[in-house]
Amino acid sequence: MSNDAARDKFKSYLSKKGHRVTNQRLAIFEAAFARTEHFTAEELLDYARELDDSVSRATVYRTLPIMIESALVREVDIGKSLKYYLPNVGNTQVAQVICVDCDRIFEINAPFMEWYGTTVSSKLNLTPCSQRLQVNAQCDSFRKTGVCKNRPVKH
Amino acid sequence: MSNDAARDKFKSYLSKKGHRVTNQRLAIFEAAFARTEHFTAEELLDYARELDDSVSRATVYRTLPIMIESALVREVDIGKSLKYYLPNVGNTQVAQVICVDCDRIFEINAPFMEWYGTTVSSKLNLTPCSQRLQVNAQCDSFRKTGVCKNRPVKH
DNA sequence: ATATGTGCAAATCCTTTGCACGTGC
DNA sequence: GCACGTGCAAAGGATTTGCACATAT
Repeated sequence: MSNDAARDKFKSYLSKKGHRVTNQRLAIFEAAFARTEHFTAEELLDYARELDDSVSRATVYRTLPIMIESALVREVDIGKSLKYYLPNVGNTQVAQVICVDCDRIFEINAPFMEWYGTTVSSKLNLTPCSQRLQVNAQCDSFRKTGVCKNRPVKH
Repeated sequence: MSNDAARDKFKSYLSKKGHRVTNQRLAIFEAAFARTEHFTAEELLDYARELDDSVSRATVYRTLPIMIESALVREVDIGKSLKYYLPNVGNTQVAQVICVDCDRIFEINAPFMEWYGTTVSSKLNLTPCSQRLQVNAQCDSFRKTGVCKNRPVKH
């Protein structure tokens, strides 16, 4: 989905839900969709403020759920205190692989997941709505040297 | 593993790590191992206080990581603000199925998970250390009536 | 015109921490 | 005895919310 198409979808979704199309919401949307890596709410605030310095933290937190509901953004919880977000390019069959040293998140295709969720849920007479596979892993450099080359300077 | 064996393991682990065997730690251990369902830190505090009313919240939060390190307790993060815990009966090949309405957590066997983790990590040249499969699902009663029979009264 | 949205700062939630006192080894 | 553990209350970080003002429809 192109960014233009995504923006249209966002605007339609807002209207459909009786929400207004505000400059702040658009700036937050643009900021999110300019990203190719995972970002936090705080980072999104910074990015959005570069486009519109009137954007506040509160509005970022209020807009994120809307973008998630509309499936334009995906929330990725890796069990840390804060959550990560990513523009959703349509692929829900994904697993996250997280480097235990640098916290870098890799998204990879996991087409078997849907089948598995169904198998597992049917044992309990449940119907799956979503599923997530999270793999914590070490990269080679970390195994050999104890340091991950991707590790940020501060932590 | 019997509770007696687990208690012995806990005591040995404490000693081995140069930690002391205190009444509070033992009470927290007993409280955790009396449980068959998932519990939160706050619930564990309540349970432990029934055994030893000198137990404080701080000590619960300081003891949980020790029990997790020693693999006596498993931490289960389902993407809510708080974390859940469960006495570990030795099975690490488990997935969590969570009812989206009542937040009840079911643990089910997932013998394929290790293979998944390896498959997925090898694409990135990484070595998996741990993995987690989470399935969000609806129970039949929720699908039909919009209410899950397990749903707690307050939410 | 008015129902929604907004920024700000305070509040909330869960968890962690500093400190003076208590206690297992 | 003394290092380690403890309870308390205060601090912490991420997120949510109440309120008066602003603005999209």
